[in-house]
Amino acid sequence: MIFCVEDDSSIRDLMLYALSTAGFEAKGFADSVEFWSAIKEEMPELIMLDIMLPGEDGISILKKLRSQTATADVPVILATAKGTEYDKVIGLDIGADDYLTKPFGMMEMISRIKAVLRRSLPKEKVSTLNVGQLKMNIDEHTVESAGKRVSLTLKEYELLQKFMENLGIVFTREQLLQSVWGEEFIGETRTVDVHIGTLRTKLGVCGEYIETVRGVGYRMEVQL
Amino acid sequence: MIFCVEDDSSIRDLMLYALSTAGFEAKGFADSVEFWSAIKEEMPELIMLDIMLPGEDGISILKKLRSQTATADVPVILATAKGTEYDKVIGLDIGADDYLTKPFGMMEMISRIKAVLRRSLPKEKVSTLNVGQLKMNIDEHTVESAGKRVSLTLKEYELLQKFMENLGIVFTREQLLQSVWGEEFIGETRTVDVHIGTLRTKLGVCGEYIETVRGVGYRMEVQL
DNA sequence: AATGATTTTACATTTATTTTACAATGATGA
DNA sequence: TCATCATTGTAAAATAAATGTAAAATCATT
Repeated sequence: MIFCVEDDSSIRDLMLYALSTAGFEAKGFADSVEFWSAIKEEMPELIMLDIMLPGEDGISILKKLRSQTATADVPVILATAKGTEYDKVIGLDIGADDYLTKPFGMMEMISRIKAVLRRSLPKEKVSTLNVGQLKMNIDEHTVESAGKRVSLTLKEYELLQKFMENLGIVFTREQLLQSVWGEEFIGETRTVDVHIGTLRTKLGVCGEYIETVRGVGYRMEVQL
Repeated sequence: MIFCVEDDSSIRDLMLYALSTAGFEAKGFADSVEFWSAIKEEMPELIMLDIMLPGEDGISILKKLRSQTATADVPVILATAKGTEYDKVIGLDIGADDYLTKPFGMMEMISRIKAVLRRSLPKEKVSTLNVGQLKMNIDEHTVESAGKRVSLTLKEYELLQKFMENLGIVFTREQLLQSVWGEEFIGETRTVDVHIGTLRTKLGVCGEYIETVRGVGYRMEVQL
């Protein structure tokens, strides 16, 4: 996801269009207010930031981004109509990853974005599982369903992890009890069914990935 | 050490002068032959590469650099008189770290070099951590929560630092004991919980950043 | 010994998990 | 097709487990 902060709506739309054509997801914002409220919801992979903005300007936004550990490493490309060298110096010294002078071509923008992403990619070594719209981050112990954070209990989480790591494989209730709960689980219970139920509910649309295999058990499958 | 490959001797001298003024060591080369023989002797920290050169051109040099493991990671900034967008696209896609269009100012060049070096250098230890309303100054060993100084004991401080340096990551009690208390901690204790408790109290509103992940451990999360 | 930090203990509180009971669904065969 | 039976879904109750925390005990430093 790429965020474009640009007050001129025609330029913004052009950027968003070019980005989507290049296969990126992108969202546009006209000012810092919109931007800050959006970044609370979702952390972008890269930010295209116009320096000249109504209200808080791009330099100020960039400084704030860099001072917070949560956003300190998000790549930022600055854009401005003013082509003075001084602006460039300021921008780059402040911690921008690149700089574009308006008017710039969309091809060049895409290339620079790709270049910046390529540079910052290596540090992305988080252990994460992706299945369709489902995303599980092991380090953070978090789960996202269709872009929205879902809060799961331990058993639900472990059950889901088992399924995501073994896509398409059917597990009997006994196997699930054994691998998630541990060897010594005794007696015949409906425990698994109940947890599958709550999981499906909590995952919303992604809940449908968990299929019931009548007479056998459960399986996770993506229907494209 | 910075290498400048540029056939125009007046520009080259200007660059070398500017670099030395900025505190960099730099060497200049007029063509690829000089350059290749020099790089056998010494690996530069960064290469300023003109695209238009007599003999082998900059694009070709860059491709070779990137194909050799020894030089694949050396940062390269391309420079060219031709300001066409196509050139930029080629250059950045080929793996240049940045791009300068002639004529460029020396200030800007220095800034870009610094920016590229900053990116390629291993992360420097920061002296201050910022997470939402929380501020930790490592040098001063002080913590501010919502603008107010908070006095923490050693364990509380170390615990907090661990969380602030690893935003979003869940740590088990065992991991925390190990990293904050040291390897040889034995037995089952509630020590961590108690310290988390006092931390939360002392941090006030920022205490809410520390989340309990039931059945697993604790995590720090920003709700900006 | 006094002080403050740290750990342990014990219990209250909160939350997760399991069980239960019954409803809903799907398969089977007359 | 329809009755029958096995299987699964799920709300709610019962139980179990994890966490919060005050206070006491221990430890370290001066």
